[in-house]
Order: sequence, then C-alpha cells, then structure tokens
Amino acid sequence: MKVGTLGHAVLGLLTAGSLTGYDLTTTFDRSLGNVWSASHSQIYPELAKLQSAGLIEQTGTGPRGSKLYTTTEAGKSELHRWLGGAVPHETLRSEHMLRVFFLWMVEPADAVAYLRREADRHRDALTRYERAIPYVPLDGHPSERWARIVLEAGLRFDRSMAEWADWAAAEIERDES
Amino acid sequence: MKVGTLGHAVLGLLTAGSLTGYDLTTTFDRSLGNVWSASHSQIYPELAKLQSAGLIEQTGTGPRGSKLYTTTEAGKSELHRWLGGAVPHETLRSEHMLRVFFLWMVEPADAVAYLRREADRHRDALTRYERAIPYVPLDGHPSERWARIVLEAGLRFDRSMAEWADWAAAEIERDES
DNA sequence: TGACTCATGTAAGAAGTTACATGATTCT
DNA sequence: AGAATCATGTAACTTCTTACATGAGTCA
Repeated sequence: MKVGTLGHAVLGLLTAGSLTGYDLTTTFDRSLGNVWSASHSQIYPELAKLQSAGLIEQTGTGPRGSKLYTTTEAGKSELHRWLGGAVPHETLRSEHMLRVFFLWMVEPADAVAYLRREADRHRDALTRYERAIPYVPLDGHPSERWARIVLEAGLRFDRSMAEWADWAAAEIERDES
Repeated sequence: MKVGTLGHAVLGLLTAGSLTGYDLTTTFDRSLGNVWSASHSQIYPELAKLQSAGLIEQTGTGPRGSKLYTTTEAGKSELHRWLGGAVPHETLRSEHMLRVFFLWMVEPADAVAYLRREADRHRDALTRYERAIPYVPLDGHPSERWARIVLEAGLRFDRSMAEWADWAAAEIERDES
C-alpha cells in the first residue's frame, strides 16, 4: 500500500498520542496548517485507508461516539522509513508570484498597490507568528522545540516576503517618478 | 466558464506573444517553473478548453504542424479581471516542513544531517538564481523587470531558508553537546 | 428551545501526476 | 540509420476542494 504525504502527516500525529478524526482536523486547521493542511472530508477516508492497511488502529472511544486512533508498530516503521528517505526537490508554487509575473500588464500604480497589500498581508502573518512564539519555547519538549523550529521558518518566510514586496514596490515607484 | 490558475497562466503567456503548446511546456519547465509548473498532459487539454471558450485562438502554424495560439480580446479581459481581483490567502504547503515537524522522532544527529542537506539544497538554488540575474535586468523591458522581481523573490526565499536551516541545525547541535 | 460546537461521514468535480501512444524533423 | 528533440495528444489514477448530509451534546 502506498502512503502519501497526508498519510504520513496522520501517522506522525497519531504517534505522538491518540486522536480522533476531529482532533486531526482542528490540528490541520491550526498549528500544522501553516505547513500542511487537510479538510475533514480528506481525513476520514484516509483514516479508514490507514486502518485497513494496518498502519493505525482504533484504541478507544471518546465523548460522543468519537473514535480514538493510534499508530501501530507497522505504522511507526512506515513513518520512520519516510522520515529517513530521500527528499524530492520541492518546487515553490505560488499563484501570487504568477500574478506578479504578469503585473507589467497593469498600470504601475495598481501594481504598486498590489505589492503593498502583499507586504501588509505578510506583516500580518508575521505578527501572528510572533504572538505564538511564547507558547512554543525552544527549550521545551523535543516535539515543542521542533514545532518552534517550523514556526521560525514561517516567521522568516513572511518577514523576507514582506521585505521583498516593499523593495519591489519601491523599485517600481522609483522608476515611475 | 470557470478559468483556473493554469488557465490564467496560459492566457498571460499567450498575451505576450503567440506560442505553441510545446513552447508553453518548456516555459513552465524553465523560468516560470519557479513559481508555477504544468506538464504537457495538462497543457494540451487546457488549450482546447480555452479555445472552445473563445479565450484563445489558433493564429498560425509552426514548423511541423505545431499550432500557434494567441489570446483573444475576451481572453485578455478575463486575464485583467483576474489580475485586478482579490487574492485569497495563500497557505504555504511544504512536505519538507511537515517532516521537520516530526524530526524529534529521529536521532538528533540524523535530524541535523537532514537540516544541513536542506541548507545545501537552498544554497544550490540560490546559486542558480544568481547566475540567472544578468539575463533578467531590472532596467529592461517591463516584462523583464517583473520577471526579475519574481526571480528576486525566489532568491530571497532560498537565502532565508538556507539561513534558517543552518540556524536550526546549530540550535539542535548546541543542545546536544 | 435554538444556536453553536463537536463529530463523522459521502459525493461530485477540478486539478495534477504518471504512463501510454504516435509521428515529424534534425543531427551525428 | 539511429538517436535526440520537437510536437501533440489520451488514459488512468491520485489528490484536493466544495457541497451535501446527519446526529449528539452544550450553553444561553
């Protein structure tokens, strides 16, 4: 059976502790959503698939008939195989950048306005990350430390993109004046 | 008819000049591939779809029966509608970051090795971008200037991710010693 | 009691990847 | 002549999004 990225994400989360499909959904919406997301309509079928492949098992029942799942030994071994495997090169895929590529077709003033909005958006994200930092200390549990390292990547990403958008807007404005 | 991101990418490229499906494929493989890519098996059906919707038209024939397409007025108007429209928030989606999120499960030495490889990979990408810069001057044609602005985003992205990976590796190593 | 959150599913369709398939031209 | 590149398509499958559908528990 072939396990995809979503499958590995689920295996990883269920290895740290038993969770329901609903718990997974909210995790993908919040913290983990910054790097990988999935909706409940993807998660429930994935849980069924992983269970029938013997990589996870139902280990209990929660509040209102909710089902708690945990990674099996086979699941952990699959997870570690993935964690140790080769990383295919990841190509950035951004609709925003695609639009920027075509911005020479619009009025320079509109292009600049677009870039300024982009900068603002990245600064907003930056603020959210900064507010989250106190809750994810670098010197806490290993899982927390790594969550913080991922958060730091998001933070640096948004900071550098905000700077880029400001630089680009200034570059276009300089040229128009 | 609903036009997706691929459709807008095609409309944009065909607005700058007539191209064949093959030309589009190579463009998505090279320059534009840094922000948006598509394989020929996606492109040919998309061309058929855009043509039957009247957004592009075949305006000539190339070397060996290849077909040259150009954006129609309706296509240009759809393109401009997209360029001026609202930008839905873009959530970063990275299998690498997902793996980092779970790196507390592997030996610290392996985790550090992973991060160092990541840093190298980003530095390689950085070198490629830097080599491309002379061919895309900031003071050239508008379309070139914007291509350079997009290139600059890629460059800053890879630079900041290389720095991040080095920082994270050092952070883990510091803690282990 | 009515709204909201918790909780789990299915269905239809769009988007993307990989593999299959074919033929013309150019270069060595 | 054979290999590489140019050139265009189709088929099968996986992944992801949006919408449909339902029911239990909680709180004002």
